[in-house]
Formats: sequence, C-alpha cells, structure tokens
Amino acid sequence: MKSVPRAQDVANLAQVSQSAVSRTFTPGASVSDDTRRKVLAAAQKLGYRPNALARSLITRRSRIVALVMSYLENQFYPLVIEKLSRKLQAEGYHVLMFISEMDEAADGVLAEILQYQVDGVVMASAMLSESLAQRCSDLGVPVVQFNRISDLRGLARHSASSVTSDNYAGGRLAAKLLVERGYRHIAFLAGLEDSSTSLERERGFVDGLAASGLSVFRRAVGRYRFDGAQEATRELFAQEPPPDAIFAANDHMAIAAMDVLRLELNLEIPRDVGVIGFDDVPEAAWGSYRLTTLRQCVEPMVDATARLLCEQMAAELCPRDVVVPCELIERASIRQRQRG
Amino acid sequence: MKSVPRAQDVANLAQVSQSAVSRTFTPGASVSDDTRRKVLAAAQKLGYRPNALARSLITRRSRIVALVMSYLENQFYPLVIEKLSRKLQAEGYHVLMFISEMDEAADGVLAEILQYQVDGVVMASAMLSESLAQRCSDLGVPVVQFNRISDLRGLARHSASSVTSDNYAGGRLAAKLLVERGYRHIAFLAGLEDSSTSLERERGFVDGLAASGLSVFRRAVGRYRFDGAQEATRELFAQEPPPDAIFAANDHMAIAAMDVLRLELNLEIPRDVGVIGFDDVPEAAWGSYRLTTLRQCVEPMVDATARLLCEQMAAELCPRDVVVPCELIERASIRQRQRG
DNA sequence: TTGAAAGCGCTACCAG
DNA sequence: CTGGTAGCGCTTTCAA
Repeated sequence: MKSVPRAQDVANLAQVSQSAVSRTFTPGASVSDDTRRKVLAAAQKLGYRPNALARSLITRRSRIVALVMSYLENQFYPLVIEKLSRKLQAEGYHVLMFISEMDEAADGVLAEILQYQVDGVVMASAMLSESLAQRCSDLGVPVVQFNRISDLRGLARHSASSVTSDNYAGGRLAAKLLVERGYRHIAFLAGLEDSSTSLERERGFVDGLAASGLSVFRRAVGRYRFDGAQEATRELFAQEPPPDAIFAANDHMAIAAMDVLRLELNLEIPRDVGVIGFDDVPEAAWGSYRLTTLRQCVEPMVDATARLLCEQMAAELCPRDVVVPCELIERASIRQRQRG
Repeated sequence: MKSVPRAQDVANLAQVSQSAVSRTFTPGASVSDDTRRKVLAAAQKLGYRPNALARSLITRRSRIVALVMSYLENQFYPLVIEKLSRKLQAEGYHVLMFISEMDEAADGVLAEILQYQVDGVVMASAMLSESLAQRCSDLGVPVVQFNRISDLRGLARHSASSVTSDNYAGGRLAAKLLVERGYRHIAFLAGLEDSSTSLERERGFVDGLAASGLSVFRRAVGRYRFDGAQEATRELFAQEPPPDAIFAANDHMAIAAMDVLRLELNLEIPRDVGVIGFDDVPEAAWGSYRLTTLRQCVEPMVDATARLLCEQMAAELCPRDVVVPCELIERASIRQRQRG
C-alpha cells in the first residue's frame, strides 16, 4: 500500500510548479505543450489522478447526482438506473444511490443528499413528498422528478422539473383500444392511490371510456405490488358479472393479474378477458405473457432527464416539464382487430 | 437561492469557536452539553449540515462505496443494489454506481472510481478483469467481488475478498435432484463461459451426475441472456433424442428455456422436460413458471459483503472468501417425488 | 504562459 | 472542555 501521489509530487518530478500540474488537468486552461508533456509523463509514471473531492471543494461542483428510489421490484426502475448511469457517466457525472423506505420522511434522505454536495437530484421514488423537491430547489440544487409530477393541476409554478410519459394519452388509448376490440366491462387496476402516474393513467382511461359512452366497470387497487395486484384481481372477479377486460396501471401488476386470471380463474386471455398494461418491461414480451402495453420509452425519458439536469446545473434555468409520448405495443393479451 | 451556511456561520451565531461546531458534529468528540445545545440550536436555525466533501478531504474517508455492475437485465442484480444500498446506508455509507460495458477495459472504470476516493469497491459485474481488483488493492482500497471469484484454483492469495453462494454444492444438488426424479438425459445451459458462477455450477453438476454414473447429456451456452438462452434451448432440442431435463446456470435463462419448451416445442413441464434454475429471482415464483431453483440468499450475501467491506475499511485485514449456502426451492418445474 | 500564494470547509492537533 | 492554528489536495487569483 503505497501512498497516493498528489499534484505536488508530480510537480516535483516534472520540475514545474504545482499550478502547472493543476492546469494540465483542467480542460481549457493555458499550458504550453512542453509543460503539458512533462506533467503528463510524470503523472503517468506516478499513477497520478486528481482528487475529485478536493477539486469539488473549490469548484463547488461535485459531479455527483443523487438518484432516489424506493423499490426495484418493478423492472422498469432497474432499466432507468442502468441507462441513466450510463448517460450521466458519459457526461462526466456519477450516480449516488439513495434507497428510501416508501413511508420514510423526506427529511432524513434530504439531509444525507445535501451533505454530499450533489449537483442535482433525480427523484424516481413514487413516494417522497413534494417538500423534498422544494427544499432542494431552495438550496439551489436542481431536481428532476422522474416518472412523477408533484402538482397535477399546475396551479403553482413548481420548483422541480419533471419527466413523464404521456400517461393521460396512454390511458385514453388503452380505453379506446379495448372498446374497439369489443370489450365492454372494463376494469381498472390502480397503482398507488396518490401517485401521479396511476392517477393520470386512470384519468385518461376514464375519459377514453366516456368517449365511447362507457364508464369504468369496476376498480381495485394493487399498490404497484405483485401480491397486491393478485389480490385486487380476485376482488375484481368476485362479483357477478365479471369484467371482460383489465387495464392495469403498470405491467408488473398486469402480469400478476394474468397469472390469477389463467391459473386461478381458468379464464382464457384474450378471449374471456383482455389485459393491457403500462411500461413495456422486458417481462411483458416473454412468451408466457405477450402483454399488450403502453411503452414508456426509457431512452428518451432518460435523455430528457439528463438534459434537464445538465441545463439546470450549468445555468440557473427555470424548471421545465417534459412529456414523452407513449408507444402502443400490441401483443397477444387483447383480441385481434376484427377482419372485414 | 441563499448561500449554504458554513461551520463558521454557526460558530458566530452560537458564540463559540468553529472548532466547537466541528466537535458537535463529530461523534465521540468531547463537548459540554451546554456548548452542544447552543451549537445545535444555531445549526438548526441556519439549516447547517457539515460538508461531507471537506470532511473527507481531511479524514481520508469518503464514506462512499463504488458498486460496479454491467447489466441489470437479470433481476437478481437490482435486488442486490437495493439491499446493499440499504445496508450500507444504515452503516453511514453510500453507493456510487458504475455501469461498465461488458467488454470495457477495466482501466477507464478504475480511473473514475479512484478519483472519487471511494472507501471500498464492490464488483458485481461478471466481466471485469482481475487486474482491476488487483490495482485497487495495491492502492489500499478494499475490494469485494460479489457473486464471482477471480481465481478458481486459489493458488495465489488473491487481492480481493469475495462473496459467493455455494455454486458447486448447488450444481451438485441440481444433478442429484433431477436424477432422483427420474430424469436421465440431462442438459446443461451454461451462462458465460468464463464466469466463475457458471463454471462452478457446471462443475458441481458434472460431479453430481457422475455420482449417479451419468454424464451431461448435452450442453449449450446462453451467455446469461434471455435471447441467448432461447437460442441455446432450440439447439439443445435440435437433435434426437432430445434431453428430458435442463439445468440452467440461472433463473433468467431457465425461464427463457421454459417459454421455448412450452410454446415452441409443445413440451409439457415437468412431465416431458424438467427444469432447474439458479438464483430464485422473483419471477421464478410467478404462477406461469413455478420454477424449481437454487436460491442465492441475497440477504446473507449482502450482509457478508457489507461486513467484509467495513472490516477491511476499518483495519488492514486480509481479504477473505465467504461462501453462503444455497437453498433448494422446490416448485413445479420438475416431477414430484415418487410416492410409495 | 508561469509560479507564488490564498483559500474551499472542514478536522485534528495543540496549549491552556 | 475549549479556542487557536495548521493543513487535507486542489483551483484560482495575481504579478511577473
């Protein structure tokens, strides 16, 4: 265990000042080619790497972004971690994970985040309160809410940016499609009652049914959990007459529902019951499910998140809301379009 | 955007020295109750939080642990992120994510990791070379290899600790179980050819079959990918006679195989073909699969990882290897034990 | 372009 | 127990 070399060690070896070493490793600083060469050679020899912490202390930019999530059971979120990390790494940032209990007070997490002097925060946990975002903003730390918004009505100008897919349009489309395929007793399987995603999808869904003169036939709450969704599905089918279709607030719950439908209730999908989900997680494409779903396009969503973050970290830009279109992925969990 | 308060600001307000403020926020430092009260009151009023970066510069401990992964398609890894983050958060550490390309040279990642002065590294990427671990160790940064080991033979004392499940025993048990249930033409679906997990599971499996006078009936490589495993399964069944059982190096591939078996080849599981996986990811329990598998106990594995890391970060302890037992989870993808 | 010097915010070591 | 002082490793003035 040899001690880590400092800039001064490199300077000594290269016979230049420590400042020259610093400049060599600062993009855009003015150093002569000659000096730079000497420094680089010495640095190479010693295995020198600038200490990012010391640098951050001066520049007041840590190049660290906090990512707050609460549970990774839904495969959508791991994909976000992966793609967001890659994206930010490419921009010279790194992701510091904060896993929060679903019911945890925002304050504890906030305190920890702020201690690390993060340059930005991405909140992808469905649960954390608006106050956290508010307080980060007050301190000048940009916040992007991922896949959630804080104020549905948009009355007050909120303090954080947001990136969501067009949940309302997705919900509407789901309704339209199910009606078009001949389903009439259509149930909604809600996620978390107070999550903006579930709420918006339901709003679109209700409006979409209304456009065909229908209303939601039955409704249950799965809380975005597998078990919760299975229980909710049983509820949905406990009374006569049963629904003939389910729109679930996400794929994870839709899949749980399909298992109950087929294995417990002996119903055939899509003949007896049609199912539509939301997200297009990898599992939705698996042969045993072939779930028709509204894809949340992770790539564009993550790109927008990184862009908003970088913009706001660079300048003092106003928070913005980005809405990414959903994409209908039709598979085999609803009846085919009628021919002729 | 008000400026962030520093320790000196708190000291001024509380009418004490800046040192007193520092001590108040240093666990185990000697401060009188009176001083502490004054400081805490002032800190509260200003919303003061110590700057973790400045602290780290002095203490030479960043309380940051790097977590290196390469892909999160296999749901086992998100679980690890979640549990490891929680665990380390509880110990006052935080996880900085590094997503590496599978084929990426270790050097780029290493340089980034070291710049952040992380206190430790967890490598859960199946791909990164041993050299990365070696070099971190040389610099005095403890490394724990998660779910992989570098030197199968253990000839040289390696430079990193490791936490694995008992892959060999698991492989052996899978073989024993399949034979016991009457399967005789048993195929192995390998992960990555050069990953220690796949290799060890296969070794145990081969030995387990040998104990019953059998050998591996056929073998294909799925590279731990869903598509790869589907393709490999088709290969396995392309020749006559077909296998009557598959042991897959992980659940993710086992599930892919089940889809091909049932939906493309019209085979019935477990009657025509038995399937055993490895990991016990949540999907293995889903009603459509009910996969019999060897559980890698994430909780104990993560606990061991955190413990090894903390031990080595605290003292200069030698790297150790921890092997966590697997647990057989029997579901419906192999034939039941014969009665009578 | 370069080197000397002043700190970033904090901890750790003193002497009292 | 307390306050003063040195300095972690670096960036960034400033004068040369």
